[in-house]
Amino acid sequence: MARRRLAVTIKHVAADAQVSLQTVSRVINNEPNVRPEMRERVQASIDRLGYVPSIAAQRMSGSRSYLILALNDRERTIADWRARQGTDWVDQMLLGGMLECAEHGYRLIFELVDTHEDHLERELGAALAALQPDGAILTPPHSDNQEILRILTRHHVPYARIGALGDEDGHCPPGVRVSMDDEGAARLATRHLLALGHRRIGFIAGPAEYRLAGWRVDGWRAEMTAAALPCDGLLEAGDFSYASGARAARALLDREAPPTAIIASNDQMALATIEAARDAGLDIPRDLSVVSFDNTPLVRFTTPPLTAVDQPISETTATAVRLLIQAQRDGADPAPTVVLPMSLVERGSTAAPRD
Amino acid sequence: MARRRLAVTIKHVAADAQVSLQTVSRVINNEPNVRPEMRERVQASIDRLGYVPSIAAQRMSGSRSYLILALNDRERTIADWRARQGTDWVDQMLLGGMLECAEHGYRLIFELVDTHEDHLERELGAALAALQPDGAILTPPHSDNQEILRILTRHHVPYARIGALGDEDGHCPPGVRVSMDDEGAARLATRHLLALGHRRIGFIAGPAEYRLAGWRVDGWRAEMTAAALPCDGLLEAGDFSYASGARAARALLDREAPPTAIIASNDQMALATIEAARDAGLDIPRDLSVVSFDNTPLVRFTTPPLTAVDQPISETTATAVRLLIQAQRDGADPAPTVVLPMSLVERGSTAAPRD
DNA sequence: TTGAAAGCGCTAACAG
DNA sequence: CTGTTAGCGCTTTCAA
Repeated sequence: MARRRLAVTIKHVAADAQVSLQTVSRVINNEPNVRPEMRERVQASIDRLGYVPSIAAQRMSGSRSYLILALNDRERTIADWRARQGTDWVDQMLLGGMLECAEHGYRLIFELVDTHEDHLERELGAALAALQPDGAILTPPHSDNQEILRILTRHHVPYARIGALGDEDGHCPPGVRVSMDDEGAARLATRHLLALGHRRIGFIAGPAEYRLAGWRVDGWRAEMTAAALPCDGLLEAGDFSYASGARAARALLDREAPPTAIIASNDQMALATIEAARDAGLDIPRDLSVVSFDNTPLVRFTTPPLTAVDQPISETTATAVRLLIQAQRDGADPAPTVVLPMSLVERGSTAAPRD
Repeated sequence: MARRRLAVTIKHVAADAQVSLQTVSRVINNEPNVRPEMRERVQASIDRLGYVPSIAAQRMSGSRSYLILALNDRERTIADWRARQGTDWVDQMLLGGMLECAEHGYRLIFELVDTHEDHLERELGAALAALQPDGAILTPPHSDNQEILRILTRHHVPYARIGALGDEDGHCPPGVRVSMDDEGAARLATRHLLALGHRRIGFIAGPAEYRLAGWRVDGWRAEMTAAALPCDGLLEAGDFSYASGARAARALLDREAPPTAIIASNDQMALATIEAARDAGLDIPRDLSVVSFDNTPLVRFTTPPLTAVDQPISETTATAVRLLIQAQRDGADPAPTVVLPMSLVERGSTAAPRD
């Protein structure tokens, strides 16, 4: 392979500016102890020659790799991709994470992690050793996976966890935590339905594996309790799949006093709820209001369009990236916690109850 | 930053296996001239120590970077993400490209390129200099952007172009070309409608900037001509946006002899066509059949669901990656051309014409 | 404030 | 077949 004869290296810049390599390095990295005139002269050479430092070389000499790893659940991500159901989680992650990275001269590398295999240590370890990223972003359910945290810790890779709050086991440093306000969002959705006049509001929870699933239940329960309404017989759990949503919805609708509104913890389960209601001869929203907890693209195309909680996924990822980079650069607090608000998008699937 | 005391390097392996660095290197890279027993001994040490070569170091010493860049149009990609209309192009690209990369020990890095700015040279050049990728994948409309090709060529980065066929200007090496059979797909869609009994089949083309737009028109025209049907007044062009699709659809429907079926070159324009037809009091598919040229998730949720051409995006990207890696590894033909077949998914938006 | 020297982990080129 | 040497481009010592 003909190696780039044209590659501009730090040497060329040094020669051009008539300074030492070290001075050029200092300018590149914005370090102090360079006279302004020197800095200018070097910068001029850099610009003229179109010099860009090689990340590999920077990493080699013990500096940063300017790489951030985004770790997602392998099975779920691939399943979502294959299913083509419009889940745009990855897109939104990239939108937020990648653009924020670019802003700081970093790159985001997507990596799928399989926790079911016993290769976890080997696979993730290999990725870390090969790439030597400056940080990692964990999405649920990996955010709470202690083994992943341990491996990252062992490799000295700082991490930001999305959707993880508190309750660490103390063996790993806490790291950056960025969460969407799941409980608040559930309250928002519940209040919206209460305001419409609903009193029996059912809730279809997500799997316990996802801690945010519990927070959402908490929010719903809190608002119901605050309104002096009982929650008994109004809670069912699914696993985020359509089938589980259908099961849960049927269970709720078969009750003696069925709910007049149902909050589902994600889109697939909300769609299943709509279908189940139709099968039961119910009209939406006349006989049953439905709120979803995702706001993926397709909810605007269903009939009726779904009222849904909107998750600020891109902002969340962007925040995670920013905090990770800041912590590394400025030695800022390496373990801040940020909670981002969610909003409710009202569409046609919610209305006042009939009775 | 506490440098990884635990980092296992080639030295440790060499010491452990009692061989030279070079021998370890040979084993890592599967090079010949190593006795089986040596190879085994070294491999044992590698496994025991959990050694993984540092990509940065490999790149530094003139070997590969194991990085492949996926170049997408910045403006369009971000717009799609923000619009959240369920375009899953990026997901499908990742699904195919990333998994294929992983298969070979490579990583895919997503990069957005802005051709509108005059920074093109600087921005893309910087990415190439910083990352020194082993290859790049170009998606439309960049696949035909001669300046991008020139920059890649200058940096000695081999590329694979998706949706680009022939007609190079000869200044750049041809590179890998992987296309979906756009013309064939247009023929497929046209034949489907002809078989249903349609004779006036309208076509809404994409912007000329995308060469595939022209191929699709060619396929439609070829089948119409083969069926001895005129194309006059049945062709309109849009720019892939909803608004442009609405305009084109209205123009077609306002004709003296309006088409009984319309093929739109993408989903947004197909949705706009449906809307325009509704506004004109037409029922779909009774009064007008509609075929889309994307098969994004949302077409299954419209009423009626859209008959659509399915693009094998993930296979295309996977193929591009595979060819790129093969060419580099085996010194295989660096400029193969592959055309992947597309299929038609029949749904509720097409039926026999009324008249 | 600047520069010189050493070395990061790996591979290419050359010996043996 | 195996080992030695040099060097990739950059940053970290440390010295001036």
